[in-house]
Formats: sequence, C-alpha cells, structure tokens
Amino acid sequence: MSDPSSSRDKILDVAEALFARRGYAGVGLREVAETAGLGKSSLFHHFRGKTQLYVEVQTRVLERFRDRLETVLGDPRSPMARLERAIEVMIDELAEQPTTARLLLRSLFEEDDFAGHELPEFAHADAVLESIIRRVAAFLHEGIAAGVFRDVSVPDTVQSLIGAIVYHFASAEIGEQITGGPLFSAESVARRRREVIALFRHGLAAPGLA
Amino acid sequence: MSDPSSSRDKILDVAEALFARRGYAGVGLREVAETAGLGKSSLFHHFRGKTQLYVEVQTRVLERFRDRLETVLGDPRSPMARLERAIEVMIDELAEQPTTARLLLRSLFEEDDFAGHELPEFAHADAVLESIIRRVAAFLHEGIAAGVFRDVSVPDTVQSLIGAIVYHFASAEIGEQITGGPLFSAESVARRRREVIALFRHGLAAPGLA
DNA sequence: GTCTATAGTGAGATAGAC
DNA sequence: GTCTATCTCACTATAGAC
Repeated sequence: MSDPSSSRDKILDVAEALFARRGYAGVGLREVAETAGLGKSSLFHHFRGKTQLYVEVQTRVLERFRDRLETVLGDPRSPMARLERAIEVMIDELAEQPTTARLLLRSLFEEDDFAGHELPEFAHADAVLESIIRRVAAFLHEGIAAGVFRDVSVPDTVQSLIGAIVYHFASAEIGEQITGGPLFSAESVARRRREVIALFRHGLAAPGLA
Repeated sequence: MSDPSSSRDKILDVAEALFARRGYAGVGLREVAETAGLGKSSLFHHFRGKTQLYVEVQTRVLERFRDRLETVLGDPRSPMARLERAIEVMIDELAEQPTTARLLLRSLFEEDDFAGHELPEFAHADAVLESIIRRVAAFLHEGIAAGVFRDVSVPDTVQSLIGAIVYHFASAEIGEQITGGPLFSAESVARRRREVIALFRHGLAAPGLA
C-alpha cells in the first residue's frame, strides 16, 4: 500500500479496500470519502468520477502483481523450478495484501459491472492484465517446448492456475469454512503454497520426469 | 431453466441472468420487472424484497448443482473413475447454463455484498452449499484412504477444484481472451473437460499409480 | 395478481464560496 | 484542495385501486 501522504493515495487505499469487499456497484462514494476523511465532493477534485477511481484502483493492483511476476519468470532456471517459484511469488503477493485477490478476481469476471470501458485508463488496465496473461502463457509454452511439461492446452492451464491461486485467496468466508481456519495465517499460506506447487508439479510434469 | 409459465418462475429466470452478470448491487428491481414483462411493484407480490429474490435465485442454482453432483459421487466405482466423472458432470452442468458458474462464484466470495444473512432462506442456501463442499471433501478422503490419491490437503484440493472448474466458466470475456475463443462451444467445453481431468488425475494420483 | 402513485432514501455529479 | 449546497436521477418499498 502506498504512503497515504497525499489525499489521492489515501483515497485509493480506502477505495481499494472497499471495492475488494463489495465490488464496484456495492460501494458508494460517500463511504469512500468519509473513510478517507474527506467530503464527498473532494473526490471529484482527484478523480473524474467513480469509474475512473475504480479503474485506477484496479490498475495499481494489476501493476503490482505484474512487477513481481515479471522478475521471477525471467530468471534463468529450469522451467519446473521457475513454475514453482512463480506460484510461490504469486501466492505471497496475494497473501500479503488480502485485497489483491478479490480485486483481481473481480477484474477477471466483472467486466459487465461498470460502464468505464471507454475510459483511456481502462485500456491501460486491460493492457496490463493482458501482458500478465501473455507472460504466463509464453512461459508455459517454453516449458512444453523444453519437454519438461506435458503437452497441455496452455490457455486452459493458465485458467487453472488463476483458479487455484487467485480464487483461493478471494474466497474469504467460504474459503475459511472450507479450510476450517484463516486463509491468511502464515501456516495456511505455507500449506497453500505446498499444495498448489505439488498439484501442478505432478499435474504438468511430462511423463517419465516426475 | 424452469418452465416460466408462472410469473414467479419468469421473474426467477430473469433475475438469475441479471444477477449472474452484474451481481446483487448491480441490478435494480425495475430492470428485473421490465425484463420479465411486469411492473416493478408486482415483484413484491411474489418476493418479500430484493434480498429474498437474490437468495432464492442462488438456492435454485445451488440445488441444481448439488443434485447432479450427488448422483455421480455416490456410485460404486473406483475413486479415480468417480473423480473423472465428477469433474465431467460439474463441467457439463456449468457449460449447459452459462449463468450458473457466475452465480456460484458470486455465492462463494460475495457474502459481504448484501444484507440478507438474517433471512431464513439464506440459511437454507448456506446449508446446500455446505453440503456440496462436505460431499466433495468426504469423497477425497475416501480416495486418500484407499491409497488412490496422494496424501493431499483435502480443503486445499477442494479449493483448487472449485478454482479450476467454477472460475473458468465464470470468467466470461477474460476467459475468452485467454482461450482465444468462446468458452461455451462444444469443443471448448470438451477440451476443458480433458484438461482439468488430466491435471487432477496426474496431480492427485498416488506415486506409482499414475 | 397486476397496476398507478408515491413515499423516502441515497446515489453520482456539479457550482461556487473559501 | 476542501467545503456546503444543490441538482437530477434511481433505488427499494408501500398503499391502495382494479
């Protein structure tokens, strides 16, 4: 979370927490403003409107995620070692910031929820998301070409990774009901890392390379 | 989808489609009523309010899902064969009704979005969801005890299954961007079935039983 | 069982003083 | 850069005629 020295950053931080919990339509600007310690009208000095605020929140989250993923997928290890490190890094990123997974999941399936598709900021957020997806897909193709991974469908594997990693940390109350404990405790996160890595290591490994 | 002979069913069908796309807060009763061919006030003759309507929509979806899952997990085959059939059945259920996955995913991480936790209908919907989760967890425990599955964390595996199956069909526009084609076409669904089954067959199999 | 009319509230957004 | 005041609109819900 950025240093909320300026009002702008404070608003973004507050809006991130609220949008993550209740989504675009479920949050009112009055609540954002009051939580940030401002009057409602002051928001419009910093953002052109609700949709722009939402898109900027999403963009911050997507860029944070992309930056951490970029560094780990680019290093010169074996595909399997990089897969495991990438899963670790993504899980750690989502575990450190409980709002991230929910916002990410919302950005993945909520496109209909708000009107902002025409904003220039929306195009940028979309480009960041697309670059993340392309980066992961390219990495999987490498691993298949190297004979380390099975000849899986890359798009389906991307979807399964998103499902296993992002959904879990977005699932909140239900996730805690399923796991029978907190999602974000150190031991719960460590177990999730182990389990997801094991699932995909066994699930993707080329035959004979188990 | 039920036969919309009665106004009540028609309203439920319309509300299901709208809530799936835009969530609880994103849908207004005016739009529901008009799409169903009624005046806004007529909704209140059939439902006590917006939250009850939403919970009934969710309940219908959850019960449909539970019923199909129940039959396949109970049959007397090997755990691995049942796992594969269960994945097939769940995917087919989500593929036949494009609204189902989105509503299911919303019910899994949107608990904060609306106030209806005190409704008696909510308790029932919650019980259905819990029974689905318990049923899957019990099945995984059986397979581990039989030595067919690795000694995985059952809750984490439940979460990974939900992620891989439900998220994919809820991902809509982004999912189509990732896969480069429609999510609900026959070939896309068939590929998803193959890929998810393969991932979990290899990912869960006990060593030496690949 | 559906309608019109309306109450009552809160939303997003704007104008303009300070 | 923040505020008060206000506009306009949509929302959930209710009352009561037909």
